[in-house]
Amino acid sequence: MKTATRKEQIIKTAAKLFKEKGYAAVTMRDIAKALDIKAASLYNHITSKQDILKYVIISLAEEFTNGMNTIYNSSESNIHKIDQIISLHVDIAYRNPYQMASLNNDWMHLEKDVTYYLELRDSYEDNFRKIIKNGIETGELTDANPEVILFSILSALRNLYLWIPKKEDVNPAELSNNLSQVLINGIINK
Amino acid sequence: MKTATRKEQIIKTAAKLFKEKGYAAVTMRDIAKALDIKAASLYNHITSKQDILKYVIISLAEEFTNGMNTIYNSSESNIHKIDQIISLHVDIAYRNPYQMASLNNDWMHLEKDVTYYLELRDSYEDNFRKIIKNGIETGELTDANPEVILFSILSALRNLYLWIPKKEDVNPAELSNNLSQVLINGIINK
DNA sequence: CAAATAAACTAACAACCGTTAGTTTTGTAA
DNA sequence: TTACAAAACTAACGGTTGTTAGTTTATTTG
Repeated sequence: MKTATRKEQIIKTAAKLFKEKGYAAVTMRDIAKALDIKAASLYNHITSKQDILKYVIISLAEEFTNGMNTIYNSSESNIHKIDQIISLHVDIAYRNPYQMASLNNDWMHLEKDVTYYLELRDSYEDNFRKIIKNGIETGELTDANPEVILFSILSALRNLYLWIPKKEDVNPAELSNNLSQVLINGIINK
Repeated sequence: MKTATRKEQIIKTAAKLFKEKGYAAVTMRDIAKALDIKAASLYNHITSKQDILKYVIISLAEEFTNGMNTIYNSSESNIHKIDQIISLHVDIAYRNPYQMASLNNDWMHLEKDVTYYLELRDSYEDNFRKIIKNGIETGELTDANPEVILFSILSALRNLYLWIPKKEDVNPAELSNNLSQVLINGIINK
């Protein structure tokens, strides 16, 4: 087990604070205080506040896009691909409960990198949309509005970070199964 | 049709900016500039920046809680109650696309009123949870994890504000129907 | 031990923040 | 036209922001 570098500690601490109050409301002095050092000392490890946000968000966004590409290019059924997307989100949210907040709520404060972030997000959503539309065409999925399907599933998955920390006892595999059941099979008892 | 007071214009303009960048990143000078006046002039109409946030969030939160109370206390089936909750969210999100962002993302910046906000939110969620649990007991709903059901539906509904502005052509009733179909019946073609 | 490097510190900066005080302009009613 | 109120303005305040410069302390390496 590699010990965390000081830079990694700073980023993790910052992400925790960003989740609580958002990027703009967290000051460099807040981050420093949480690490029991002075704000100026942070600059021995990072180049700017903006730099911290970039590290928090971009690595996560790339992980989602890479995971989606692998799933999209596999030769499984579309239903199974959706199952795998759910697992991807649960897994990443479990490992990065703080960063997920910034990914969802603070991406617009990425100054130089906001374009790259939006490219990653669009690519991700396009692949998901194609899986859903293909699933409807093959008859695997009901002929509902594909945008409503995409949006409903994606909203639930993107908000997992708000919910996972409350349930320390639930394990990721079980949560993935429960989510698949609800999101794919619905909740009505037929 | 009543013409909007200056205070209402300020709140609406502020909410629009809050949606784009979040409460903390929007300055009084930003709000004033969007209205083509000077920041100091805002104070002829509102008492503080905090006051604006309170007006944006609390009225909406009360509308949700009141709507939920009406639905909860009705004598319809639990499935029908869930349908009505979906319609409630679509209706409010349609009429308040900007304020919804602050309700979701900026409530923690309510200084004096954060406790009241959390009471409203907890009350809302508790009623929703009871409807779901009751639906499972009566056999209307499948015996899935009630927290997963609650969380999945609530996440989709709370994120409607991100999605509605893109779809000017969809009408609220149709969107409610599509959402009910997806969230209640699921997406698999049985 | 000596030298070099990493990582903390103090002090300060220019810019920006929410807000106030006091004044001027604008619109309306008598 | 005069009088009044509403709503804008200018100027400035004390505090906070991200960041830099220069220095000291702690740790690692030869």
